[in-house]
Amino acid sequence: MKKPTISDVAEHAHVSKSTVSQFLNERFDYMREETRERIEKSIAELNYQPNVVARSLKLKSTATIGVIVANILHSFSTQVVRAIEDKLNDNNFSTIICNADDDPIKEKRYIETLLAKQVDGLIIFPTSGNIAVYQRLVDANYPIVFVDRCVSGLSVDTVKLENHEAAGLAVEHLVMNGYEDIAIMTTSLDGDITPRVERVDGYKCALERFQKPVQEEYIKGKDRKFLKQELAELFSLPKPPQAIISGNDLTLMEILEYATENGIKIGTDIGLVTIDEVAFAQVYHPSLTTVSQPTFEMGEKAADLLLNKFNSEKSIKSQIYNFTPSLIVRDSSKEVGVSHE
Amino acid sequence: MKKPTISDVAEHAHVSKSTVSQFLNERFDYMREETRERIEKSIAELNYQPNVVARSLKLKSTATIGVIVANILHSFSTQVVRAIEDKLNDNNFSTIICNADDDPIKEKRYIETLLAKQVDGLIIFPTSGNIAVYQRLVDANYPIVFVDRCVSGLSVDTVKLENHEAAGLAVEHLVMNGYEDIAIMTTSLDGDITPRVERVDGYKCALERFQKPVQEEYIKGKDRKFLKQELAELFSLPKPPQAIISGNDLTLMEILEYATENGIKIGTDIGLVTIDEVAFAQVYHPSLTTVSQPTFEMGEKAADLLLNKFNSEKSIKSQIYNFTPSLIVRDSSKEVGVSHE
DNA sequence: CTGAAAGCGCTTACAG
DNA sequence: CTGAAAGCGCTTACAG
Repeated sequence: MKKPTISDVAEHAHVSKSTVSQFLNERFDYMREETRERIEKSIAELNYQPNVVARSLKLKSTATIGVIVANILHSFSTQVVRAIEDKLNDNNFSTIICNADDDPIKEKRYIETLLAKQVDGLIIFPTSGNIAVYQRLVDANYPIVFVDRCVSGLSVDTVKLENHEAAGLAVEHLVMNGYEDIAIMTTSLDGDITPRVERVDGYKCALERFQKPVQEEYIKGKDRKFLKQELAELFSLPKPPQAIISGNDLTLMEILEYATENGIKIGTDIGLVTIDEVAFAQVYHPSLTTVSQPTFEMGEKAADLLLNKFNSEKSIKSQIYNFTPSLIVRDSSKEVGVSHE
Repeated sequence: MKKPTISDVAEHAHVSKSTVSQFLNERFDYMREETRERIEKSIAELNYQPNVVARSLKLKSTATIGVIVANILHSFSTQVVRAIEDKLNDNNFSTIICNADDDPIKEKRYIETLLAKQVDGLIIFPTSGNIAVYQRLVDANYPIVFVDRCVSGLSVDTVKLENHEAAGLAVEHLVMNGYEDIAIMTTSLDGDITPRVERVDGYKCALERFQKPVQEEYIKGKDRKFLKQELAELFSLPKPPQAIISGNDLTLMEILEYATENGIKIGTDIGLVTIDEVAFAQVYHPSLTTVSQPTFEMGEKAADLLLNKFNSEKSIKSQIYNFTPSLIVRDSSKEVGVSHE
């Protein structure tokens, strides 16, 4: 029960392989109606399916692209990946998914495997540990798009949030609602991860804009496992913050857990705005004010940028595409002094 | 700047392609130390990377497998996919991800594309609309594993939750805590989707086990967009339920939204147990009692089953692997009559 | 210990 | 309008 090949079809239809190939590629210009029908019938009878691997080898194009995320379990990544897969599938590309876990060694290995498999392009949520590898791809004019994070000094199209503004929106909203002392908490600031750095930066700028002092003890950026401890420090400060900005969905979970464990009432005892929309924001008590990212548009844009590189001959100058965050006001950041419920 | 091929390496090292190939495949048995070093050096100098597509064509194996989920946005799917990707990557396989959206036409197209791309195997969260396609794969002895859902009459290894028991655990727990009238709500029961059908079935059996009547008006299975209306019906029954079992994470969101909008207090006004662990279960007020699935073990098992098919010659008889759910007791299902907070 | 040759299943420029 | 031939970049059985 061997799979039929193009030769089998050719033999069965009494034509040459070339002619079958013409048929498969819909080049009917010079094909006699009768030949065409015969081939069509043979394909159906033999239940022939072309072998894309052979085709790829000849055409040097696999219609497959690789996506390397840090971890697909983050809802931001899940959503972006879903949007990418949709867009690529619409254009008859397949998507290979890889989780690099912010580990440059793992990321490098994935890149090499994907290149060896001749994927036509790469969409990467980059770690900052493989600049040399990225540079090689850029130099070779290999199609590549970054998402979520930039890598400085590298000319690569990048799709990301306007993080500066995201933090600014949160600060502005809290200030307008009467909060004075505002803290911010993100996951570790060590790796120089763009969104974290930019969000803290945007937080500082916004405070300055409102002529409020930037207090270093209000800025917390540590690995997830240390966040509870950081929160304890925050709340035992001589002057604890009146509000806190959560840098992403992971910090949010830590903050909510800490609050629950310590009987701190969100929205009442402390104001809260979190960056990244979460599924339960609306049904939480109190409902959570969030700054959301247009994840689907971002994924779609990343896929589009890559697809364009396949079509257009010349490489256009690379750009950073900053997407606009939007503030969704709910109850966790109600005006100070206003009674709740 | 063309990519170097095995011929370039051969020429550069003054050996034949065969010898380079031996080197690449680490068959050093008969290779002179000196030859080996020369090849090694040439590869490094030319920065040669083997072309896996060519290799795949010859070896008839791509080291790539396809995963077709309904929708990766469901956290169950995200987690299973993550586990699958990890396991496959450990075994040097790549994972192509596809979202079929419960659409048999889309699913069929994905299967065909993946087969044309010569993936070595398939892991599918099956719709029930492509039995003929599955049957063809089974007949051809093509490696395939189902996840989450079974397809009756088909001999395919399947990894799923013991749904019957999951619903049973929820019922038992509620009954033990004094709840009398227990409803269950899932998404649409039309498509004959295994987990939904089995959960409702398990619910019924458990009620009978406790000698409680099964009341059809307490069983709700509709498309997500109709759930609010179904909830309204439930709560306007002459005798509304005292507790509700949520069939999955989507129904949970609808229930929580409905409760919030209508001032119904979860855990106080109505007991709640939800199947599928959700990230915020612990920090919700009240915290949510859940029945959780061992998602990562399930994904790993699915990958393992597939990998085994590649290694073992003979096809072992196919099996259904039922995974055990676990009840995580929290506050949304506290004993009736016991005061809360 | 190494090389020449055939072949995996396609596509395409060219000839007729 | 169709076919023979070369080639994509590998692997492997076989010969020496």
